[in-house]
Amino acid sequence: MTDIDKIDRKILSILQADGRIANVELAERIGLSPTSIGERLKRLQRDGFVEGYGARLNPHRLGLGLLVFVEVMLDKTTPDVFERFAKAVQTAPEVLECHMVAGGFDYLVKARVADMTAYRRFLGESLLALPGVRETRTYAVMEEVKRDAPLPVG
Amino acid sequence: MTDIDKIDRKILSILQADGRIANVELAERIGLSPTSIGERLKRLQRDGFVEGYGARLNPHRLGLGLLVFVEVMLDKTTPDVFERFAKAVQTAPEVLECHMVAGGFDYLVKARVADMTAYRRFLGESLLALPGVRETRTYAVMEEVKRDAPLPVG
DNA sequence: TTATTGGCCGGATAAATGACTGATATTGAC
DNA sequence: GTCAATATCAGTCATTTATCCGGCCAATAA
Repeated sequence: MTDIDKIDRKILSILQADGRIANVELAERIGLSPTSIGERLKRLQRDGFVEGYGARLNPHRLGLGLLVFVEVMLDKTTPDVFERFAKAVQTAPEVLECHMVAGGFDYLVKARVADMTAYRRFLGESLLALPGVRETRTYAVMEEVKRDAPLPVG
Repeated sequence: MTDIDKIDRKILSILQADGRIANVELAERIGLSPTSIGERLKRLQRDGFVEGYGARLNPHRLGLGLLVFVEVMLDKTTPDVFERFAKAVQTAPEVLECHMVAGGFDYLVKARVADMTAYRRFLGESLLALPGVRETRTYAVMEEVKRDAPLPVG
């Protein structure tokens, strides 16, 4: 149920890189029969190791050339600021990730927008418009050194 | 070559959520024939909108329970510190993302490890071992509010 | 008008898939 | 060593899928 062997890890590793690989090819790359691989993959999906499959899109090609990270500090006066902020973040399409962190600020937001103009609009109309947001610090990404790396399963 | 219409965006949107969807189902969800969808998708891949497909894995299930962000400041004394750091980051499996940012520090690193013990090892043996690393600030994620959101293609 | 281009469609073929079967290791407990 | 449980394998078969091909239609340009 929760244990996973070397072959499973290999399956996951290959599937991370190519989620659309055919079962037969996956099988012969690993050196087992397609039946076994199919059963293993089914189990991996049932047990929650594989949550789904998705296409990797090129953000720049889609006009989302600017990646920004925003540190957000909240007013801890009202008790439900955290919930309300978390909820609002879910609906904002620009926000790709949002994490509550321990340290100097409360939330770290990762967002993608077209350019600086779009970012200023997003900041003003989405982030700062939220109640309880006391302060934000923006870091614009100049160069994406490493992006979308696979999880280390091996 | 570079233009993209509403149907294309719909294709990309669906494929982001389910990268393994069959062409026929994709076609009937959109309302076109499988042939057309196939041709469009082929074009989208050829023109670089779709870079690939991948399985979405559950990091917690794989024993990677701790997500951390690390702000890294470099010594700008040697001219090639940036290149060397960027290169080293590529080979570190714990590092999922690394971005050069404008602002108070130089690099923002996103990494996944098993726990705090593993993180301390990673910090000491990987990050701080790199020449030119002057200072780091670590932010451990307490709660992942939003994770792996799709790019806003619509 | 005529030709051309691009997008869409439907048919046909070859491949892959999923679901089953039964046989054969391999493993671990007793 | 024996036994049961598990995993793998090969094989079959119906179904689904991807892809190629030719033809259709509308918009555009000559």
